Amino acid sequence: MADKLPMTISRAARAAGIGVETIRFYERKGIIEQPKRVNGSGFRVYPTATIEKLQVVRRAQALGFSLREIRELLVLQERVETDCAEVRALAKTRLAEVRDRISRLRRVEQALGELTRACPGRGQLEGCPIIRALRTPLSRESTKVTVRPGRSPHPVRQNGSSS
Amino acid sequence: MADKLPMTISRAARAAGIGVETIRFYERKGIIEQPKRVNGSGFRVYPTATIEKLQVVRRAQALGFSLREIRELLVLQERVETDCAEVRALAKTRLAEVRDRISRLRRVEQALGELTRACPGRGQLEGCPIIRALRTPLSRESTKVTVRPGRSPHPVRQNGSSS
DNA sequence: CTTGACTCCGTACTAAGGTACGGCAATTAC
DNA sequence: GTAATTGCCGTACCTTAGTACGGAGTCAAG
Repeated sequence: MADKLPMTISRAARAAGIGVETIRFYERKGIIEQPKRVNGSGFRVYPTATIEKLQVVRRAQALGFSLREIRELLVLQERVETDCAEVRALAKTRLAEVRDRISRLRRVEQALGELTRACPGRGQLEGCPIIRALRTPLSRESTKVTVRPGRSPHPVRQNGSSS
Repeated sequence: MADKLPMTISRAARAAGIGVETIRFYERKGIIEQPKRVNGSGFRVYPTATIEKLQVVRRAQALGFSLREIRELLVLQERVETDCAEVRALAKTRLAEVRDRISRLRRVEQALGELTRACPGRGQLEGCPIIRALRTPLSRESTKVTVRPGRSPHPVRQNGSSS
């Protein structure tokens, strides 16, 4: 009978869909605990619980949690007396940060979109709105790039900046 | 009359709104050229053109460009024979990446939002949809999290979004 | 002339999340 | 029984965009 092969580090890695080195890294970071070393050889042998944790790490990463947060999450998730509220608080914080990043990216998208739309795609640089934007001081509205409403199909040189 | 003070590194830094060390860093990275060393002392003295480049760096960063891209942009921006198309191509690439990041973040926001909404905010972990999601294998739909049918007031949307 | 601000240089360090290497021991496969 | 795989460990390296440090030289003002 094939004696159930030990859950060594490479099998654990395959089971969790990550790399061997990554598991060692997580151990160093305290994300997962050091497993027992069996076989008298010092080889790590992982219990099912740790494999499950590794999978939780992956899923939590997909939700945007950092390893630091995931470490907390894993602690909460193990403790029986943990209240749902603690977990929810972490998720809400994460959600707020995700939303913040989205809105900042949207502002960038907006500016970049306007500029590329305004750019004729050929011709001299002086007429390029993108280059013009880069040469023009930012207004206090951070990334707001004034493409000037009265858009003209022709190069508008109001900015006679020469280098 | 005050003989125009030399544009030393700290004045350049102030003019561009960045740090002295950052300018040295940009020089090492080839973002800006090494200025002439005047005064017989080895002190850097910057021409106006370099100061303007530093400002371009800041504006381009606000549009999400990486330093690598900015280096290209600065080269293009200096060359007289550069066609608008080259600049536009860079901007479009950047825009595409920004949009990609936004849509991935939106998927995360969606999943996280559903989970926090479904979470009662108190009570045992076993009932917490967030914890349940973390313990449940991801479907091939990446972060789509099944909010367990049966207890929800409304039917679970099996699928709803993009990508 | 002294003080204080500024500048020089190379190198090291930060954050996050890993990845890679080298040399040697243990185990597994054939 | 030998070869190939896997395991161990510490450390170094990767990316990006800087920031910090220490000791020495230089410059401008009072």
